[in-house]
Amino acid sequence: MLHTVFRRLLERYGPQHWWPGETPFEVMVGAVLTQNTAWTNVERAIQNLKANDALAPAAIMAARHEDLAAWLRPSGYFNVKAARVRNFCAWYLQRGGLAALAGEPTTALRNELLAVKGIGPETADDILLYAFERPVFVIDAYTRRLFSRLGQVSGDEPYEALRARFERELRGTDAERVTLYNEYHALIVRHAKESCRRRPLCQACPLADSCSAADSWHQDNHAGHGAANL
DNA sequence: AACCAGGAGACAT
DNA sequence: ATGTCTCATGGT
Repeated sequence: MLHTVFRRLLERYGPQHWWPGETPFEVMVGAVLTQNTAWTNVERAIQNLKANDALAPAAIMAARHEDLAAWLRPSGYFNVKAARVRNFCAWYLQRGGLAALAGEPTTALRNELLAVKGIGPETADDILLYAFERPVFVIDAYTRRLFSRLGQVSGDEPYEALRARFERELRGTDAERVTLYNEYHALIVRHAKESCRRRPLCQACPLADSCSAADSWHQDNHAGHGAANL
């Protein structure tokens, strides 16, 4: 079932080649800045960091809070995020940077990330998947909404419960899972932006293309008006 | 002009 | 364990 949805999304939208970011560190900072925030706003904040030669852990640690907050301003919650980005950089530098962390097992690395104040489960998994290339499935609001509307989940399960289910059902070698989870999450976000709220018709949903009697899970959920925005 | 956007922490219950 | 509040900008 999860494989089927993935195939349909990939068929419709094509590869998304995520994460939008040139370096692993840019990906990590972006993961924090995009918390409950539109990506277009995050881009401005990252441009501000670049323009001030501050898109580097040492530079962020050296900056005054007021300056950092001013650079992050377009991404919203700038006071909170200035502190969170700094917390992350402090950990990142103390742990010796990317090369040193690359040898750490995924579970240990995940626990360390979660111990940083301001990095919750989704941000940690964004970083693990898209910066460290670890086989971790990212659960976000879009994922909950989509699969809730497809009748696969209630939507209010704990984060870890959903992640466990996706990772259990989507198996393979580590390398295969990294590639699959990367593309899958990106496609879910793409689909949410593409089809939600703008196309009330179920025909516009790529997940409706193959609606058939065999897909009872899918047909049932396109029958009601509640399935309008997939 | 309300509502939303690729969450997380603090705090009360 | 599970709710509620706060943080804040920019686009629709």
